[in-house]
Amino acid sequence: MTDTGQRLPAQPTPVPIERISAALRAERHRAGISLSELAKRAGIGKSTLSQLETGIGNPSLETLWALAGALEIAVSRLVDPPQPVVRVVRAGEGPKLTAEHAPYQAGLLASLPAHGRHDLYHITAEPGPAHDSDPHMRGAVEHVLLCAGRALVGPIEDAVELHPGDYVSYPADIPHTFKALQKGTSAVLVGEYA
Amino acid sequence: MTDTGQRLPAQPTPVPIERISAALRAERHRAGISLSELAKRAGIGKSTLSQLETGIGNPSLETLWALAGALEIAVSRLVDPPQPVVRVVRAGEGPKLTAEHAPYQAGLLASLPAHGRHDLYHITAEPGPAHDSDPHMRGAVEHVLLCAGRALVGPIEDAVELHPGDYVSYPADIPHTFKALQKGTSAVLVGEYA
DNA sequence: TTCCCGGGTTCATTATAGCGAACGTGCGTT
DNA sequence: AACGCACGTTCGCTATAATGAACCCGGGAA
Repeated sequence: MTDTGQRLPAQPTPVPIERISAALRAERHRAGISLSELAKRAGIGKSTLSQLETGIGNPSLETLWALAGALEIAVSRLVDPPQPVVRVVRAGEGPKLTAEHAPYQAGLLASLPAHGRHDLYHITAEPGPAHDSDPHMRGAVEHVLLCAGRALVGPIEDAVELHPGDYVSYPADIPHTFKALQKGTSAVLVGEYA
Repeated sequence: MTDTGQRLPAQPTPVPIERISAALRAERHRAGISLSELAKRAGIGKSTLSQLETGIGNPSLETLWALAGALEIAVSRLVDPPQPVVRVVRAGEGPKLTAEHAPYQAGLLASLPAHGRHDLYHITAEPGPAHDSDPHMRGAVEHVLLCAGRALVGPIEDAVELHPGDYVSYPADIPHTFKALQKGTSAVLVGEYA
């Protein structure tokens, strides 16, 4: 149980086309448009798209570019692997990098995918009504590391209680919450958006 | 429009090949290998690579995949756009998003570029010798938010003293340091690597 | 000087991605 | 029923991506 996200990809996927195929179908259905429609918007032949979605062929960069553009997503979303799920690393757990000559310890919590926006927030909250967020865009993931206090964080149905130093990541494209349980609660939030 | 808010810059680059061309050259030089060598490792003709690097052609997915693999980087590093100063936001400063019905406050510290790897670390350190880091790859930027304690953080020549809640970002492609000034110092570090 | 080797580019050939047209299928309409 | 139509697949044809070999260039070594 290392980190999420892909490490340097030696050869994790033998057949790149299969990813494209899956990603393409998924994204098209998400956009709610027909194969023909997408092909038209992207300015490519629908036969081409049909083959790509059935997993045969070897699309060119321009084709990928056109499709990503028409789907209004980044190209990397088509070629890079997906990731989500709620993951907790308790304070003190997880892989560590310890310095030799200094009392310094770094724990790798996550390796964020090389696409999409990443916003870095500092949260301060006090006990009281929870702060619920509506779903963000599809594929959004949030990472929270609690600095002080105590809080209930995560998908509403599946929130986790964090203590100082605890870390959680969860899909943010479903309703989620941040509820402080102690005075002076503060946290760092990294939002990873499509 | 499909999802809430999501705005993807249509196509800042009309010619995708140009990005590949630049990225390819840059990554190859970074790896310190010759064109012929890279072609051999990737299992593609060196003529192909030559043309791609000079900005002509329209590489297929398999070609890109092979090249990314040989360079030991993610494909998105080749297709997504490039870009990257010490900046401090003191605790309580900076833009705020306050919730209406909850004692919750989120301060946006940074909006990370949509490319490159982003690693999220939790740092714990004790007073003593500083933890100096050698330069990372060109364009690397690190963001640090201090959770507890006190620390001196940033480029060695230009480090900043942080108190709990303070934030700093700085180029990490030059020597930099993290020196705890109090017991129980902890921080969150987001590394942004080209 | 000459020779040789590794760097990169250019050339002619082949494999195939991408294309429009034609085709089968299912659903709604008259 | 017959028709229209939109979705998706299959079928030649053409453009071109990818290839190895041939080629040029500069730096050592002899």
